Amino acid sequence: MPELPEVENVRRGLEQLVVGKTVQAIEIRWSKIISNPDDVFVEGLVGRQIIGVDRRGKYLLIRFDQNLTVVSHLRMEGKYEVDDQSVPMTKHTHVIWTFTDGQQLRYLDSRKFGRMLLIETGQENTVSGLKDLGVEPTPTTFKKTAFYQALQKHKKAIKPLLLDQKIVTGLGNIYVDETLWLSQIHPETPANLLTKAETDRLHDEIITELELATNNGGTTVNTFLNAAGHAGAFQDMLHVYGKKGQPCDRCQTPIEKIKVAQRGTHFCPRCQIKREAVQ
DNA sequence: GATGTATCCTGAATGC
DNA sequence: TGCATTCAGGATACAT
Repeated sequence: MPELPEVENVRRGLEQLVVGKTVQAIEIRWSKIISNPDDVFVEGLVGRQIIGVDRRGKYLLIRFDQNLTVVSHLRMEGKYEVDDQSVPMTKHTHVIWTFTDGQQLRYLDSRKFGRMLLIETGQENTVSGLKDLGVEPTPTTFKKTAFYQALQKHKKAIKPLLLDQKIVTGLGNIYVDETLWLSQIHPETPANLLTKAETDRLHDEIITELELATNNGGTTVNTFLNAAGHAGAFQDMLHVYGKKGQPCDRCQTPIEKIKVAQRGTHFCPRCQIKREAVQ
């Protein structure tokens, strides 16, 4: 599933492959992917030139001339491919952008969870999901004290709090499990019970882990590929995600898998001790 | 406002 | 072998 490192790698791929191209036609095969009416999306973009590809959290922002932006979220299985028109269309291709040079940008999504929305550039803060995003997990934007203060306001478990993108953006199920293991914090720990030292360590691990994953091309679990068709290499560096029953890299205790906020959650029962809320 | 849960969707894994 | 069921999960809408 694409998280920040994967989306950043998709962004870099698209930047190389589609910037400068002009849209000649768009075919929408599954309307639910597009949040606008189909005709608004198609008529708004035909004739437009792609001038850049940005990213905010897990959202791709494909910039067009005449002040237009397509906000694209890949959700679980979304991926982009750039192919020549002669390449046969594969299953699960839902949106096809044909450029004036004959190439196509194809959006594939086996679960049809991904979404795209055409907006005016600069209106990003009106888009639900985008407008409430927390800070990017970089040293310049993600600060220890603010992180600690934000966590102190919440009694709910740290894992779903990190997943909801409002405090810090970019983490998904894989990297939440990984950073909590690295920080030796149980995923069900109430956020306001974490000490300053624990949140400082978690803060550092989030920055380090996402940077490391990004530089390794992201994590390939099942089907993620970047726009150039390259698989990530980071899945070989995971410690707990998908490691149920395997020995913990730190203490050799078998990794356990539980459900936290409806999400499969991997942790070491010895390194990550559960703490209950004080009544 | 904060928190919890059902929903979307389909392929893979599992059970019988 | 083949069919039925369960599981996976990001973001959102809705319920409490």
